[in-house]
Amino acid sequence: MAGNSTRGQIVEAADELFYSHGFGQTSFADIAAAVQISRGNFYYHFRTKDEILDAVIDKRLADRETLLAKWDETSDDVLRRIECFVKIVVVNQAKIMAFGCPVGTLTAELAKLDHPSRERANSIMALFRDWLTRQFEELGCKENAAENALHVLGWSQGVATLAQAFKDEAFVQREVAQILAWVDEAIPESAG
Amino acid sequence: MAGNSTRGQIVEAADELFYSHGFGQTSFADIAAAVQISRGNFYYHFRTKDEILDAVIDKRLADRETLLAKWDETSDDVLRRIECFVKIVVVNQAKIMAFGCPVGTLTAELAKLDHPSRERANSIMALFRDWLTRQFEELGCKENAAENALHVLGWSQGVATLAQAFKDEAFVQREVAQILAWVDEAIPESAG
DNA sequence: CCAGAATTAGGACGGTTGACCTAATTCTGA
DNA sequence: TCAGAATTAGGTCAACCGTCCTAATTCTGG
Repeated sequence: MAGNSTRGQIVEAADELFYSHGFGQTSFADIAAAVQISRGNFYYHFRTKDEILDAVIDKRLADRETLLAKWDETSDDVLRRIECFVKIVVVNQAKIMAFGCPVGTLTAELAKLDHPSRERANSIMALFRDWLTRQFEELGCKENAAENALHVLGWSQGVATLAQAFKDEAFVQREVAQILAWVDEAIPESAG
Repeated sequence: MAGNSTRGQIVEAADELFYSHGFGQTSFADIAAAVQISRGNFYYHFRTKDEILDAVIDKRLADRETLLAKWDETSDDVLRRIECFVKIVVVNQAKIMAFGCPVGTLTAELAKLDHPSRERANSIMALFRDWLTRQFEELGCKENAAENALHVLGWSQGVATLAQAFKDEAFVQREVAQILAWVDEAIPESAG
């Protein structure tokens, strides 16, 4: 499962190709060529394209879980943790401007394909939603923690979509600042 | 160019198929089958897949221009016009929950394909942006009309993305109400 | 050292794709 | 009416797709 194993390399290459070119437009040959292995070797590790997709989704889920867990560990300030999330769109600005959000675009593509793994892909989005919900709960939001989480998540998705369409760095900076300001205002009075 | 001509029927079917299944996953045969014509007839009207895409983009551009022009004509209340735009996501809720926003998802897909018509697809998004900018200017926003336009457009895109992922009607209703409330607050004091 | 498992290489398959062609049919205007 | 243009039908093509197979090679434990 490590990144230097053949299987790991395949999943890593597939992950990037699915992101940069889309799942449907990435062929077995594309991935095999990226890893520089034969198609037969490829077939030994993954018998169908759907199996690769599932492995990629697993990797993306694990990667995001690791990232969120790291934030949970390294910072006991809730606002700072939420800030880390919101700023993903700035940290990964170049890639997002080129290919959009990896989670949002995969979700959209699999929906159009009516793909069996559609729900599994959505669970990455749900991972963010649930993590954000926990942050807002910790922030003191009682009933509307889930609503706030969806708000921030949706807002971020919108920023990513327009970032890709218009490549407007100032827009991204502005919106991120606005989201953070909104989060500040979302702190209940009882907290603070 | 009319909808009942063969060419018009092809473009209409392609428009819907590109939306519901994606451009890359829609084949010549799919479109021909939807219109119930032979592949040869199809080839007479469109020699390449890219030609169909361009025609679909033209149709979408024209459709949106017509829609925006209708709003401009039928209502001289700027707030009401912006409301019409924001509520697209409610009016088309069912389709958006199934396939996302037609404009946003096409933009995202063509970016991944690095398709020549990518910029033309983006111009549909730009059409919305520019129209919204004009509305905010008319609302009295001097310098930040363009920023407000991008804000509302991006917000709507985010709502569409999450609507597709989570199929949460209440979320859509909530966000639309929030956007409208935000627009109200965006009115400069000199106006009102 | 060697047997057997794990891994890799690369050919082959049926099906589909976008693209192209020719022939038949229908429409249109002089 | 009829010649020519416009349109439709359907076959064909090479290339590529995902999938599957067998044979060669490398790794591993006893």
